[in-house]
Amino acid sequence: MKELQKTYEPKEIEEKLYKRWEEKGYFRAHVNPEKTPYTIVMPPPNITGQLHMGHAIDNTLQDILIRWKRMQGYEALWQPGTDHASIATEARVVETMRKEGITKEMIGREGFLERAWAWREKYGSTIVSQLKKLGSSCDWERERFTMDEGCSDAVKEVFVRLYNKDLIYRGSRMVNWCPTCRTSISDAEVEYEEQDSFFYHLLYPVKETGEMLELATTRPETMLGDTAVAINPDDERYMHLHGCHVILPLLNKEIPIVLDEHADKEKGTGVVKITPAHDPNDFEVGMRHDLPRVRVMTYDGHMTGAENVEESVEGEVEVLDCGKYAGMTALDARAEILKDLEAGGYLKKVEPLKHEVGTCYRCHSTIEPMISKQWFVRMKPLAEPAIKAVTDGRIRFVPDRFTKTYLNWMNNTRDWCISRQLWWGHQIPAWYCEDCGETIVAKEAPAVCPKCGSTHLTQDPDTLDTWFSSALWPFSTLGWPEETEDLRYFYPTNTLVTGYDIIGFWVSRMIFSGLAYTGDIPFDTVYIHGLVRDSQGRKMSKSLGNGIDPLEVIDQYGADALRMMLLTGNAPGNDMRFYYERVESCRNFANKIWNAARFIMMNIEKAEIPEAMPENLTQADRWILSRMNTLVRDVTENMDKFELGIALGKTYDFAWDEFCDWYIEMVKPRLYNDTDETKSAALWTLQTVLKNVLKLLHPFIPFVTEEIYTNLSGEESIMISSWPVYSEELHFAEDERDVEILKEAVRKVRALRTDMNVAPSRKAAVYVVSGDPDIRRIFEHGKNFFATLSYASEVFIREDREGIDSKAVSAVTADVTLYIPLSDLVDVEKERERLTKEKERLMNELRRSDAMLTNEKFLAKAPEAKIKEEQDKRAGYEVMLRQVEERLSAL
RNA sequence: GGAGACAUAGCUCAGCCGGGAUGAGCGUUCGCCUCACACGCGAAAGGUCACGAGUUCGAUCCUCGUUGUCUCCACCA
Repeated sequence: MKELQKTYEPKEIEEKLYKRWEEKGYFRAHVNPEKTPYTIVMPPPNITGQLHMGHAIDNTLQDILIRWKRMQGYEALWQPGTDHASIATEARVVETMRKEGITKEMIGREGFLERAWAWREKYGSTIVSQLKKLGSSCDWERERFTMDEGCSDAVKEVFVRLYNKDLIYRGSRMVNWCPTCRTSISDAEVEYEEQDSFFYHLLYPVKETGEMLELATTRPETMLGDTAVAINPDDERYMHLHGCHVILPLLNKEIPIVLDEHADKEKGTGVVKITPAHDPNDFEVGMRHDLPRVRVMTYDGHMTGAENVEESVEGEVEVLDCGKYAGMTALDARAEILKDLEAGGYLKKVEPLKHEVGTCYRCHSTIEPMISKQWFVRMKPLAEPAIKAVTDGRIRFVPDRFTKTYLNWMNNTRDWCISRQLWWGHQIPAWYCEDCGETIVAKEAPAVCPKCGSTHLTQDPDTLDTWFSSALWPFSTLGWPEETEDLRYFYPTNTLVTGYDIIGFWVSRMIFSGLAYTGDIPFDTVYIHGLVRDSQGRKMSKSLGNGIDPLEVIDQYGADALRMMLLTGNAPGNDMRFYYERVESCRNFANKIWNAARFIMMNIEKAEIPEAMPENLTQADRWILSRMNTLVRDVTENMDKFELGIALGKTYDFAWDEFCDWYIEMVKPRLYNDTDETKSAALWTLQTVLKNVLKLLHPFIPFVTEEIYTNLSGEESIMISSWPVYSEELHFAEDERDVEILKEAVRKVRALRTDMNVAPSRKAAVYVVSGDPDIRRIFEHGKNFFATLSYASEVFIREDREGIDSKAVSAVTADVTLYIPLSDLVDVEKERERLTKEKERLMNELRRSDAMLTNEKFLAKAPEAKIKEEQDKRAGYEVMLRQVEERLSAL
C-alpha cells in the first residue's frame, strides 16, 4: 500500500491507468459460452470529427453500461469503429484541394480517392485517441470502419439482395438536390429553416375566355417550366374553366388547366401553377395528368441554356433553353423575370411571407427539388416489420416517449434515395451495358453482359448514402454476411445509446435493416439521451463559437469529473446545460473520495485487519453496513432501469454525507484509541464500505476509483472485480433506526451551540434525558462518538432532569431532551424566545396532523399504514411539545 | 399544420407507484485551518411546486384547459 498525495491529480493517473487496462486486455471480449454476452455497438463517429460534447455524453453512457455489465459478470463487448461520412469527408478533402488549386476533375476519381484515403489515414484516428482520453473501454482490436473490406462486402450483399427482391429500384424521381454539394440528398438530410421571402401573385391569361387567372408562387423563376395550371375539381369559382388553357407569359406557350386535388381552395386564389420538374408536389400532379416535365435549372443552380438542351431525355424530361435568362443564378433570374412580368402586366402584387425553406444539412444551401435518375429503397415493405418490432415490445425505447418519435418517422417514411453524386463512399454495384442498355447488379464486376455478351460495361459512378452502411453497423461489424461465431454469440446486441436527433437517420434504418437481413432485431433497447447545451441553453455550434472542448475539460479537471458532470442532475432524454461550476463540484467529489481513502489507508497501515466480518461490530458499524447494503440494492435497481443519474446521485450522497461526514467522524475516537477493542472492527468496516462504494462508482468515474482500489486492496484492478450484491446478512434495521436517533440528537446539539454562539473550541457537558430505558441504552452505546460529534466534554445520560442546572440551554428531539449547562452564556429571555418558537412550530404540526386524523373520510378511505404513520407522528409531536412546555415553565 | 418536452429555492436541475417540498449542486449569510480533505467542516436563510378547473379523504405528481419557453416532424403553391 502506498501513500496517496493530498490532492487528487487526474492528469498523472489517467493516462497510466488507461494504458495498463489496454495492455492487460480488460476491454477485450471473446465468445465465451460460460457467460452471457452483453453488447453495445458504438455509434461510429465521423472520421472528419473532433470529439465534442455530444460524443462525450454518448460514449460516457455506453462506457458506464459496459463497465457495469462487465463487473456483473457478463461477457461485455463494446464494438467501436468510425464512419466514412461520405458527404462531409468529401467536402473536407475538396476544400483542402481547393487551397492547392486542385479540383476533383483535374485528378479524376482514382486520384481523388487516393487523397481521400490518405486524409482518412491522417485524421481518422484522432477521434479514436480522443475517445480513449474519456476512458472508453472499447475492444479496440475489433475497431472497424464503414468502408473497410467487411463492411463494404456487407453493403454490396445488401444491395444485391434488395435489388433481387425488387426492394431497390432506379428511376427518375424528384429528389432533393444540393447545388453546392452537387449531389442528391435524402429527405432526412434536408433541414428546414424559416426564411423571409415573398409571395408573388401572377396573372396568366386564359386563352379561351381572355380573363386573367390569378395565382401565387414563391418561386417565380420556375414559371418557365410550368406545364399546367391546376384548380380543385370542387372549386365552383373556376368551373367554367374546365378544359381551357392559359398562355404562359414570357414564353407565350399554351398550357392546360387541369383539375387536381392538390389545388387547395382555401389557399391563395385556389389556383396553382404546375412545374413538374421543380417541385415535388407538382411532379406528382404531372404524373397524374401525364404532363411534360420541363427543366429550367442546371445541377449547379443556374438557368439552363442552349448547351443543356441535349441533356433532355425522351419521354422523361425536356430541358429548356431559357434564352435571355440562361446562365443566370436562380436569384438573378427571379429578379429579371419579375421585371419582365411586371412590364407585361402579369405581376399583380407582391406580399412578404415567412416560410420554411429546405436547406442542405451539410452546407445549408437552399435545396433545389430536381428530377434526376437515382436509386431508391422501397420503404413500405421494410418499414412494416420495423414498426411491429417496436409496437410488440421486442425493441424498447428509453425513455418511452421516443417510441412515438420513431413510429411517427417510420409511418411516414417515403422511399429512400440512396444514391449520391459523390466519389467518397461505396460505389453502387451496378453496371450498365453500353450496347444493349442492360443493368447488371452484382457484388463483383461482370466480365460480359449476360444479355448481349458485350464487354462494354460501365459501373454506375454514384456512391451510396453514408447511412446505407451505418444501417448495417450492428451486424456488419460482427462479420455478417458470414455466419461468424461472433455474430451468433454477440448478436442481437443489447443496448444502443444515441441522441434523439438521429432516431430517423440511423436508429430506424438499423432496425429495418437488422430485421430484413439478419431476421432479428439489431438491439433490444434504445437508450436516448439529450443534447449538451451551453450555459445559456443554446445548442453548441461552430458558427456560434460556443462549443466547449471536452478535451480541455479533461485536461483541466480530469475525465472523471467530465463524465460525472454529464450524468448528474439530468433525467434520461433531457437536454442539459454545461457549467464549469458543475464540473468543478464533480472534481471536488473525486477529491473527497480520494481523501477519504487516504484517511482510511493511513489508519489501516498501522493495524491488522480481520479477513472476515468481525463479531464485535458496533451499532455504528452495523448502521453504515446496512445503509451501504440498501444502497447497493437501490443503485443496481436504478441501473437496471437506465436511471444512471439517479444511481450516481444516490452513491454520491451516501459516500459524502453518510460515509464521510458521519461514519468516518463517528469512528475517529475508536481509531485514535489504541486500547479500544472495536478498533479493528471499525477498520474492517471502513475498508469494506469504501471498497463497495468504489465499485459502485467505478463505471461512472473509472480512473480515481481504480487508482484508489488497487492501492487499497492490492488487487490487480477494480475493472475485473465483481459488482456488489445485496445481502440479507448486512441488513440491520434496528441499528439503522438507533443511529438515526443519535444523529438527530447530534444535529440538535450543534444547532443549539451555533445559536448560542459557542466557540467550537469550547467543550461543554451534554445531558441526555429520556424516561425510556431503551433510548438511554442507545445513547450508552453511541456515547463515545456522540460526545465527539456534539463537542461534549462529557455526556451524562439521565432518566430525568434532576440536578441539571436550570439555566442550561436545551433542545428536544422526538426521543430525548438535551441540556447543555452554559449558564454564563444563557440569556433567559432569548432561551424563552427560542423555546416559544419551537412550541409554535410543534403546535402547527399538531394542528395539521389533527386535521387529517379527525377527518372521517380520511380515516375511512386512506390505507391503514398511512393512518398509523400519521398517528405515530402525532404522538411524537405531542411528546416533544410536552417537553418544550415543561422547559418553558421551568425557566 | 402535427407531435413531444419543459415551467419546483437567486441560478442549473433531481423528485420512482398521488400522502407533510426529503431535495442536490452552485450562489448567499454566520462560525470554523477540528491531527483525510478549505477541491474542506458545522449551522442557517431561501419555494403560493407557471395559471385555472376537475377527479380524490388527500395532487407538485392523474385529467382537461390557459399562458410561456424549447425541440422534432411535415411537400404548405
